[in-house]
Amino acid sequence: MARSGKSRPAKKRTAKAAPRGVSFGRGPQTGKSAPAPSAREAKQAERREAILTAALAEFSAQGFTATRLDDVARRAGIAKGTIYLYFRDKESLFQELIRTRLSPIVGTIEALRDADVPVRALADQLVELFVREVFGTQRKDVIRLMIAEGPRFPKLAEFYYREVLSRIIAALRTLLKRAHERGEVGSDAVVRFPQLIAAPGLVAVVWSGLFDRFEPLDVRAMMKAHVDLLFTPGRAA
Amino acid sequence: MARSGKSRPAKKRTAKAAPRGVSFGRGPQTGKSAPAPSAREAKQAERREAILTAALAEFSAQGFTATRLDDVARRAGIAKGTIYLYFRDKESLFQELIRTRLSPIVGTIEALRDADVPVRALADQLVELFVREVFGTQRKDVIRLMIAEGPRFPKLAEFYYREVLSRIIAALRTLLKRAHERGEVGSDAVVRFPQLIAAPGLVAVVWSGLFDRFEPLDVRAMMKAHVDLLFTPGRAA
Amino acid sequence: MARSGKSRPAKKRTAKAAPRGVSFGRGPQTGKSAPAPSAREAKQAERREAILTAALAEFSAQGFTATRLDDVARRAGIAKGTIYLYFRDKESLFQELIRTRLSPIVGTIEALRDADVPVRALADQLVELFVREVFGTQRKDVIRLMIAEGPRFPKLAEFYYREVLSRIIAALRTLLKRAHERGEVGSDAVVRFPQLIAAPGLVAVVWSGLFDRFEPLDVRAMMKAHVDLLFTPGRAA
Amino acid sequence: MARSGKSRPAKKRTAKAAPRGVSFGRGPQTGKSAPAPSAREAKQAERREAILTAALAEFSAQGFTATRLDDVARRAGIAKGTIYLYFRDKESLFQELIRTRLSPIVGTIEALRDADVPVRALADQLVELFVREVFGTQRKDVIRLMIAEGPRFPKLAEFYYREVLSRIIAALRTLLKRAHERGEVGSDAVVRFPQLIAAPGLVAVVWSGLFDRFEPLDVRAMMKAHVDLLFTPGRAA
DNA sequence: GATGAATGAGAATTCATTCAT
DNA sequence: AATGAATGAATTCTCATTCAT
Repeated sequence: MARSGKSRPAKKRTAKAAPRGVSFGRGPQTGKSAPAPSAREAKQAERREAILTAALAEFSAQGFTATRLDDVARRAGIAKGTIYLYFRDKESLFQELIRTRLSPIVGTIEALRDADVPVRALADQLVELFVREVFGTQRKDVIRLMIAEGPRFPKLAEFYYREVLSRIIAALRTLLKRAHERGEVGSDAVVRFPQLIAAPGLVAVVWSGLFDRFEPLDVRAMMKAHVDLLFTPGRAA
Repeated sequence: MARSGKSRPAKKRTAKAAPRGVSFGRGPQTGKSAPAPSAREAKQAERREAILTAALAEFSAQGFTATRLDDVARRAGIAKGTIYLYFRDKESLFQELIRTRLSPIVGTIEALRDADVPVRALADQLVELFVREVFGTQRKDVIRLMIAEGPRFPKLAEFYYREVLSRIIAALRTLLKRAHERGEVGSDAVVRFPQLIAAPGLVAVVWSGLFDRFEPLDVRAMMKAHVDLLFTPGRAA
Repeated sequence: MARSGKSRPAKKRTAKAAPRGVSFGRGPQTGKSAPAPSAREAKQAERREAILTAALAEFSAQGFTATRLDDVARRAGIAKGTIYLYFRDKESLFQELIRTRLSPIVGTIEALRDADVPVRALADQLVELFVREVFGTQRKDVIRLMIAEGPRFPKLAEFYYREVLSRIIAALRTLLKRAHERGEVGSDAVVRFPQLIAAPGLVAVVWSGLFDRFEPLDVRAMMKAHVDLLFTPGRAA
Repeated sequence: MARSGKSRPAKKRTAKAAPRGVSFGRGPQTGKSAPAPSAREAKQAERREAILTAALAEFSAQGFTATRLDDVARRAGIAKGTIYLYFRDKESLFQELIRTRLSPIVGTIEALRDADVPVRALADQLVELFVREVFGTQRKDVIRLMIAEGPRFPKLAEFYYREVLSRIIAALRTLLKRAHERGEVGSDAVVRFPQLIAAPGLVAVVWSGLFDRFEPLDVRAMMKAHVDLLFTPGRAA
């Protein structure tokens, strides 16, 4: 099959001015009486959302380049051309997808950081949070997408690092440092490498995408086991 | 052919299955001294290898679909058509790439399993093995490719699971069970989820591909720290 | 995919079977007055027709394999891709071409069969029909195409035999049998081999395609002469 | 499928000097003792013949453009490159094929012309000749090839007309004129259109290639019936 | 705003032809 | 001479993007 070169991130064709976010409010309209603007707004937001959801499904299954906007449109129940009313081009759609689907989680984690409870309890909450809000949702697919397409979208990787990862890591580090100082964790390993906290989550995401049909993985149990390891207060020698 | 070989209704191409070794010798040759078959053979193997290496670089940077065989050819220093003398099509090239690059590591790990040394020492060796033989090489890229493209190549994911992952996991489980029985590991967590051993490796691969330029990661140190965590015999209470 | 549609492992294209008529009407439309569906429909039919006509010209001049769809498109005054909106692929285009161009003639011949006039008069009409409706039109080229490409499109040859030839032959046989019984033809040769009636037509088609520039052939005269031969009531001995 | 443009008759690539006929005799050879030149000559002629035969089979089945020289070579039991030692290029091979396979028949027909026997007897001989020497042999395929590819090889059509057809027609005309003058044929139709004699032969060739599997045709019987028609001296009134 | 037909650049794949061995 | 690996032009088919309706 011939894959159109249009999907290669480098070359642009025209890049006319086009909506980034939805451009609500459009000044004086045609002669028709203004039809309840907020209704229209709502409909637009809904449609935009439908496109993003459809896009995630397709991108996640096919990858960026192999995804056809035709399929996205069909899945979203709209015409192909309509996508271009909401997104400048395929790449914009992709990037906004990643952006809108990832950011929300950060706030939650930063909130956890500031709670003053035993870290072990927090860790358990983190596991639940991950299982419920990431692993059990489309976010899992976004992460896999990020891994798959990151190298070709450095800007996106940067955005992801800056807006998501670095903040999560910073929050974790703060949290873990406190825990270590309080003696709640027996080693400074996780303070130096907070990534280790996330490692099983990564395993879960990757495994679920690739190998679950061969050998199902009890993600929650695995993550709990890992937390146990990290926070083991040590056995009596 | 698309094409597609569509325009040639009658016959299917023979598709002589991309020669692996070359079948020399075709009955009585000319009077000349035997034309050093191994020389030609070597050249072919070399060329095949060059294509695979170039392909890995491109696939790894662009993903399967976005990679142009033209670029692979250019990088390998050959003509576009030559690729087709060695591989049936783009997908075959991709699959053989994964296959040939991944399998070799398995043997090594299974060998480790049978060594009768303290598990802790083995773990350290595993870390070194990973850093040297995977993280420091193209294999790292193969793993990322596998993650990125796996969902679209179920056969490949299956092959990878069957030939690589399941065997590694089985070997680890044997190893860790022994260790647990000997009291070398304080929890059965890693026995139940040997994946946890590999988790930091996965983090390393993903991180290096996406975020290293923002925040370098000392992979060896991270993995050692993780091993420390897993094998900590417990602090004195 | 050419495509081979090889690089997209998962899904098969839907291949919406090259719209013949167009399915208009998609639920409640905008407030505008119904957008003259027949206008769009007509335009589509026209375009489809233009492609077929251009294709016949090219296929007829170059043969199936040597014809470039690019040339067909150029001749039809459309873009290359547009062909694929109307026909699945090159082969479909070719087959539909043959189909649509050949069938119409059959009805006419079957109508002749049922007329109750002297066979000799019918034969004359047949000659006129052939000269006017076949030899003087694109159908001549379709026949030549059929001869040239038939061996490589057995399905098409079968269709042609079933839908066209066998029916014409059956009609002729009925006709000729009646004539023979009435003593209008002196020999049962043409009853046993109705193909003989068509033979000069075949000569005409082939000759016109290959040798007319060297030695023009008066096709009507030749066919009339042949009819004379067949229906000669015999000379008085 | 992508069909190479090299096969389009128009554009040439390089056209270096190359053998047209087989170039026997090659002056002083290498140091080796001359190995019985006529033996080599024979081997060469044999090989050339093998290529032509293989080429006819392929061209006849696939048509000129769709035939791959690879297949011709395989069928002839030689390497692809070897073809170029005997023929300048694909087109030369095709043209020589037509030439060498058609010419021989002409002499035979011209010989018939000069025989002084009743035309009716000659006609019967002609039928036998056709059935045996054309219809029963590869020549049948050559004729179909000529019909199929003629429009794209005007030179070849001209050659065929000049060397074959026009001579056959002239011979027939002479013959038939004599017959008509002697009262052996009742009408001057075949004198004016000697093509009519050949018409059933054409039918036979085309039918056998396309429709024989649906409805076998007794070619000899058909041709005899046709001859009967042409030479019927008339029924007693 | 929405639509979806049309466009045309682009990529996979094929194969005639060359040429080193 | 013979071979068959290598080449790269040419062709089919796809799909992001535009635009008339």
